[in-house]
This record gives sequence, C-alpha cells and structure tokens, in this order.
Amino acid sequence: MSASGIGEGPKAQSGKRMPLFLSKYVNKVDKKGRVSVPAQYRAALPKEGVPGVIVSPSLKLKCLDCADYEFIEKLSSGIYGNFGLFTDQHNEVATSVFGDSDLLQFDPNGRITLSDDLRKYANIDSNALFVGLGKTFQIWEPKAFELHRASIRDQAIEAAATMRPVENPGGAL
Amino acid sequence: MSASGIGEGPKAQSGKRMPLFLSKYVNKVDKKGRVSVPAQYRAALPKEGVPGVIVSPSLKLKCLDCADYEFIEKLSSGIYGNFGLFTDQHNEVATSVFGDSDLLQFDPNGRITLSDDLRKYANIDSNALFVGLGKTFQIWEPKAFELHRASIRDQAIEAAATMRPVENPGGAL
DNA sequence: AAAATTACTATGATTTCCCATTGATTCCTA
DNA sequence: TAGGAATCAATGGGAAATCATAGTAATTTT
Repeated sequence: MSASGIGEGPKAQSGKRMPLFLSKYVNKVDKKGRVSVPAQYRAALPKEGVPGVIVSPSLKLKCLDCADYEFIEKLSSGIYGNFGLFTDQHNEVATSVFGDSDLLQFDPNGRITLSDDLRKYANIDSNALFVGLGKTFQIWEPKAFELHRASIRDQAIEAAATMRPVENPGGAL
Repeated sequence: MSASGIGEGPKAQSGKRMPLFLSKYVNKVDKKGRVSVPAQYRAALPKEGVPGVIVSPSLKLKCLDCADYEFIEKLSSGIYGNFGLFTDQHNEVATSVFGDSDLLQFDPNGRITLSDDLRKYANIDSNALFVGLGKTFQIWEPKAFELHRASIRDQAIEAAATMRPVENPGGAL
C-alpha cells in the first residue's frame, strides 16, 4: 500500500460501481434515541463486512459525520501513509477522528441508536436530517442545517462552478 | 447484426460512443408525481450500471438538471481530487452537489417520480418539458422554459457569432 | 432486582410494481 | 400504396411490497 495519501480508492471504472450517499431525508428520533437510517443509505452500504455505520461528532460543524467501516479503514491507511505511525500528527488526527467515533449497528428494522452525547452535540431532538455527501453523510438537527446551508450557499456555488467532471476518475478514495 | 462494424447505433459499451440528449419532449406528470422519461433519452443512458437519472435543482435556473449516474461518479472523483477530505471547500461542494441530488430510478415503464420539493422548485404541475443539452438534460415547466428561452436567444446568437468554427467542433447548435 | 439494551410485533403510510388502455408509429402484406 | 396488424410509448389506476415508526416483550448488564 502506497504512502501517498488517502488514495488507493476503488477503481471506479469498470465492473464495480461505487454507491454514493445522495439527497436528504428527515426521520423521527424516538425516546430511546432510535432513528431509521434511510433505506437508500442502507442500500449504499457494503453488505458484507462490518454491519452498521461509524458516527462521530463533526470536527468543525454541529452535526454528526457518518461513514461505513470500509471508508474509515481507508482513512486510517491514509493517515498512516501521510504521517508515520507514531508521529505527533498521526496521534492528533487519529485521536480526534477515531477516538470519538462510535460503531452503531442496525437493529432488525434498520435503525441505529444515537447516544445522548451524540444527540446533545448536534442538538438533535425529535427529528434528524440525513444529508448525503457522496462517500459519507451527515446527521443534522433540521433547523441547524438550514442555517448552515444558507451560510455556505454562495461559496458552494462558486466552488462548484470551478469544477469539472474528470474523464479519468480513479484519483482519490 | 452487422457486417459493417461501423457505427452500430447507440451501443454505449465502454463509454466510447457517447449518445446525446437531443430535442424536446413534453410529458404528463400524474398525481403521484410520475413522469415518463422520453424513450429517446432512456436509450441514450448507459444500460449497464445504475438504471435511473440524477436530478437536482439547477443552481441558477428554475429547472431541474439531469444526468446519468456516471456523471455524478465523475463529479465525486473530481471533488475528492480537487479538495482535501476535511477542507471547508470539500464540505461545501459535497453538500450542494450530493445533498441536493436525487437518484431517481425508473419504474418498469420508464417513469421517474419527482418529489414535491423538486416539482415545487421548478414550478412543475401537470406537464414537464424535457430539454436535451447534449450530455445532460433539463426538466422545465413548459411556460417557464419559453420565457427563459426568449431571454437567452439573443445572447446565444451573439455568442455563436463570435465562435471560431474549426476549433470549436461541438460548440453550438 | 433495576436499568438499559436489544429483539419482536404491529400498523399506517408511502413507494413500487403490475396490468390495462390509449394513441401513435412502424411493418407487413395484399 | 392503402389497409391492417403489430409494436412501442405514454398514461392511469389498483395491488402488493417496502419503509418508517411505535409499542411491547425479552434479554443482558451491572
């Protein structure tokens, strides 16, 4: 495995398709903290391997960052590659990324249970907004997301306008 | 089958020959929000891979932007390539690109169903106008498109007049 | 034993599938 | 070439499957 960053992604070209987390969904959170993960997201998760999602408080935003286990594994490889195993940088990143992460497994109905800490961090009460970010997704308190969304809209449009779809994918992750 | 071996119609095997979305079609939207995607457009979509289209509210116009799944896969690679995983830019772009995109899969009759949000955004009621843009297409409320068309016609004529024919083989019309 | 976690069951609502009808175009044949 | 048959596309409605959600029971943990 190379030491060049988070690379080594799935060969998006032929054969294997890469499922993406798309769109937005609002689901209810019950008294026990249970929420249904949108069926479309569950379908995008790898069926083999570790069942469930990795959830952690976002480093910069008042929301929860979510990904599947494979993604975290690749992330881990990337961190090891960029820094050495026992460097300060590795320690810092690894601590903040992995230390606060929970593996939340699905119950038989496709729900996960958000701990009090997680819910408190994102101010989630009785509704949870799932926002697809491609290879990851976030969980927000709906109103909080609207504010965040409004604050980034102009920059997002500007940044997106500078982008072009690459004809030869396979670059990162 | 053929002996000629040339051309051979819309056979989008490995992306060599890219079929284009052309012309305009008006189809009905029923109470459930279902619309037939024009058969000509369906024929232009890759047959292997995800059966459906990616639909999102246009950033600048009151219409819906549509593309095939490969398109957003390439976008994904581009986003991960251009911006680092944890940068603000990445988050902003991913939020607006993926969060606002829906993967609408075809029902057995070749229809997709537009969510209330999508229809509301584009003011689509009982008729939907499909407008081919080559590699992508748009969905409009018919009257709204007429207004838009009138407003851009002058600019299009002007732009075409300044084009250099040889260097711009696929540019206009 | 009490609390907390996990599993099971049920229900209402939505979504998806299936079939049936229509209109239009293409193909065949006389 | 005109008529007619066959095919395909678009549309509509009802049936079936899926999903989100709530409540309750069972199990584990401490």
